[in-house]
Amino acid sequence: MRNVTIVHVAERARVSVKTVSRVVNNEPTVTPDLRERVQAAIDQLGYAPNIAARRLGGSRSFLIVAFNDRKLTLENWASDRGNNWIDRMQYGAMLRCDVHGYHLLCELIDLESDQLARRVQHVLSSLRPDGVILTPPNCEDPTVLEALKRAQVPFVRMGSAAAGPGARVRMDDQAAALRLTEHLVEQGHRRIGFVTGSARFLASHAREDGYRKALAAAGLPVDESLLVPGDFTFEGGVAAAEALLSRPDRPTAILAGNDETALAVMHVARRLDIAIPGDLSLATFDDTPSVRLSLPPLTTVRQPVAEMAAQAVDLLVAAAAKDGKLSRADHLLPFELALRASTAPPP
Amino acid sequence: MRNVTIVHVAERARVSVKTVSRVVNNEPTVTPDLRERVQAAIDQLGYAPNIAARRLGGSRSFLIVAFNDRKLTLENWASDRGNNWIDRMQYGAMLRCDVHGYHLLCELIDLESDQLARRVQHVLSSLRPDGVILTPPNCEDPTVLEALKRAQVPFVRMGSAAAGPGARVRMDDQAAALRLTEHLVEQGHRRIGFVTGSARFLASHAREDGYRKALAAAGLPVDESLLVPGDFTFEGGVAAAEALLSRPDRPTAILAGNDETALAVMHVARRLDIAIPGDLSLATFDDTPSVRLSLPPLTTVRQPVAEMAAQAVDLLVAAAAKDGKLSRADHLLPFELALRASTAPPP
DNA sequence: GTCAATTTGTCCTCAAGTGGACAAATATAA
DNA sequence: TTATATTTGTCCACTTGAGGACAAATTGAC
Repeated sequence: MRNVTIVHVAERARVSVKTVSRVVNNEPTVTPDLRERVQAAIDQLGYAPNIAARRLGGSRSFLIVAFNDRKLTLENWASDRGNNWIDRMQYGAMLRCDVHGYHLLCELIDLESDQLARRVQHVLSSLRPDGVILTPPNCEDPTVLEALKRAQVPFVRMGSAAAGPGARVRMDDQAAALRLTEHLVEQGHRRIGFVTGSARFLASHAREDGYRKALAAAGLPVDESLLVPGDFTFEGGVAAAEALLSRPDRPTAILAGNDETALAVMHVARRLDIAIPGDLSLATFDDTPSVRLSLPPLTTVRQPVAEMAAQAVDLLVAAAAKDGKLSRADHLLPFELALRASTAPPP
Repeated sequence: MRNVTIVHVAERARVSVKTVSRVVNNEPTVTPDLRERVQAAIDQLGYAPNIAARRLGGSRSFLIVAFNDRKLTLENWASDRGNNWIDRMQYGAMLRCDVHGYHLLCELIDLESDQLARRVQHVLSSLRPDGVILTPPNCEDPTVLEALKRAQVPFVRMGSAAAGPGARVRMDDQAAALRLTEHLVEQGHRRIGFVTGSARFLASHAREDGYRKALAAAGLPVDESLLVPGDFTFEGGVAAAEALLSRPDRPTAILAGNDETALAVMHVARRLDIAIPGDLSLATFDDTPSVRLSLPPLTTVRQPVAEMAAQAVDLLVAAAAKDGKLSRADHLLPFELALRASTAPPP
């Protein structure tokens, strides 16, 4: 492939390079007539502006970075959560990047590394992205936030319940937990266990708040012993479920901190010969494929992860197109309650 | 952050810009003494070469693109396989990219779009990556392969059983299926069903070959009616499992085309009150988290996806560092048999 | 037809490096 | 000491576009 540059397009459309640039960058002062001629030349030649050159000369890089928190060795892979949260995030982000002519770069960071700040700074100064998307738990990490602030890169924190720098895009975790708990209460449950999420994730606390609020609103007391800490892993869920389900006055319903935890609860329930939803109702958060396909399918709150990521990209692109400044807004996206067979009135 | 450029490093280390460049690019003709001084300056200033400038001036872009085949709309998300194959691929690739100072760009393509060739070409000419990683099923797509060839970008096809252009990194699917079938035969199974994978994936055919070979080696006839087509989806798996398990002379063991299919088989077995492994043994491919955590955990072949991706990156980086040419080699990585509770002697 | 407004072109600088030719400085060997 | 090899520096061209200043051409209004 011989390189097709802006000059070739200009020659073909018999206009100046400047005009082609104006068309490519959507500047308003081009007549539809010319614009069309230029576009035709672009299409015919299959021209795409060289992103490196655009970055170097202009003020934008057309790159957005998403940091993923993982250990930086292959061995640690197995311990990584097999969730598809990140996957969904990437998907939503890529879709919008594509629309805007942007590209998504996924970069690994290890929050526990002592090189963390250096790593973030290195990535930013090497790539000079127009924006960064942070996902839990790195959207709460002070080192990361500080590094981003110093680099003056606009960033969006996805799914973070905490106020702080940068824009936020999230669902209302508290409201979601509240709705889910309400649903269980409506079905007649009075003893509702809650395997909380990892304390590292602020969403866990918000969900717990929603749970408490719903009980309070229904005039039900909160039995603290029914709140068992989980950590978003299967193993943690198993331990928590065992604690809840082996007691004589076991709950008639359990709210799991996330899908992984819910699967663990199912696992333990099956072992203990506790039928779902016959003996125990189960509800959870996230709506990953596995809980749609489990037996029975689980009642969950669908977190609009891809949509959140899409909006994050929109915000960053808009900021880059303007002055590179991103307002500190908090964007709440609606969640969806998926009522499935795992919740039913208590026995 | 004021931009730290190569000039600043040069001043600080009191050497020429050229020397800094030599150090950064690991050219051999620099004395350890100087190299160290320059490195110190780099560290102190937190300098990272601007990737856009490097790309523009030099012959490398330090970018590797991974194409993901998905529909380009948010709505289609749900139908996307929730597998973590892509996730694992990305992880392995990112790890190695990091080591080499490279960056991984994930780009969406839609194999069914009539804009496919244009899309691929656009991405390539805009980013000018040093290499491309193709995963199934796009590593067999003639349009994609043609576009890559025309762009003269080195690429690695991961997990493809088909010979063809570009380098290949994969596991031996046929051998894996053979070992798995052997295992079942050793346990005493004679009637072994096989829910084949999607015909779009060549690995499916290789696995079928392995299955046949193992039976032949054991002197067992192949009952063609025990080979039921699946398509790697849960729904397809359910249909196939129903066909296999509802017949009076149902198999005593089933080999599932992938984990998703295996979960579907479990689902149907449970509904039909067929105990695993008591009444039915079940083995599968991929070893995703869900089959490790299922009840019982499933016997699988662990595909070294992350390792394959890591090697793909190594190959591409090496090619870029040399002359940008990638040999057409076929790299086979060892798989791992995970024998778990889902396989046992027949009743 | 003149004036004003808008569109298009010209021309130049700049981004931050690479890469090559070759000279200068330094080290090593004979 | 001289000749030779190696390291380091100098200098310049080159990459591909953005962006700004300003002139030229075109269009529209009156």
